Amino acid sequence: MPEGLEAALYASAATELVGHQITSIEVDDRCGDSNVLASLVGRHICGVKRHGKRVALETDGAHVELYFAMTGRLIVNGIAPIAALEYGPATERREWDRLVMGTDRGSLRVNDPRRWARFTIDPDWSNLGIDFMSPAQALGDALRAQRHRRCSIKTLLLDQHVIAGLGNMLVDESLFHSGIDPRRSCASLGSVDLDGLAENISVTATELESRGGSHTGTLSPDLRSAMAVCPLDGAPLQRIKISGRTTIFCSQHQQ
DNA sequence: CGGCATGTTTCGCC
DNA sequence: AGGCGAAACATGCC
Repeated sequence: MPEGLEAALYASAATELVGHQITSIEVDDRCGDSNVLASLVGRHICGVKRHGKRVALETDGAHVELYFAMTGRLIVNGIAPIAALEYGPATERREWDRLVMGTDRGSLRVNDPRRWARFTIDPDWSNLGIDFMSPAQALGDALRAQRHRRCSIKTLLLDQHVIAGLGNMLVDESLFHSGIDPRRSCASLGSVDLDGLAENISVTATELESRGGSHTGTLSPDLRSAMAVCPLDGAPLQRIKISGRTTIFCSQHQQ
């Protein structure tokens, strides 16, 4: 998905439908139970909530989670808050619509070529960690509480049970600005390091949000795909896999 | 054609 | 028991 920043944009766009009555729902059977979702017809959308990468429409009946996986996009009243996802297809086909919801005064659809989107009634978010847009101090608390973990710091940051909403690009970007090697073990980082990292996550999230999304960082998709040099110090950028995810970092200033 | 992609869940192995 | 990495999921693009 869309990382947390993109989910925030989706949630913001969806608020346009608050107060509207749902009149129809069509869903790809692999992405959601059409019989269950049909129970939403006639309900009024009374709010939108987001936690991490998860977005849900609140109604006067059930709540529906819209989960976008890697390539899901939300289109509200024909307008997409994100025109085209990085690493997603350049074009859009209606056959990729996995959910189409009509209301009395507008519509919403989720378009996902890869078909990993999921639509769930009354989702349980209780296992998610604190939201990535929480105050830096709270993020620091969450990280420091996990110092016993044996995994790398990057793996920890990607764990949605610890901090919800951080994705691969935002994690790389935050570690880049923190000067921390993504391979370092959690235990090797002290409280000061973790609080500094938390602060960098906050600043980076705010900065990338204002610039338009997770792909607008210093480690842009172009830099990620090319074997480039570090824009800060000119040292070669490293490209490795951590927990199965492509990881870009500077061989010099990230230690 | 092979490999890779802003992600989560499941499986098997310590 | 619990945590970790790899595989699975499904599809488009370079």
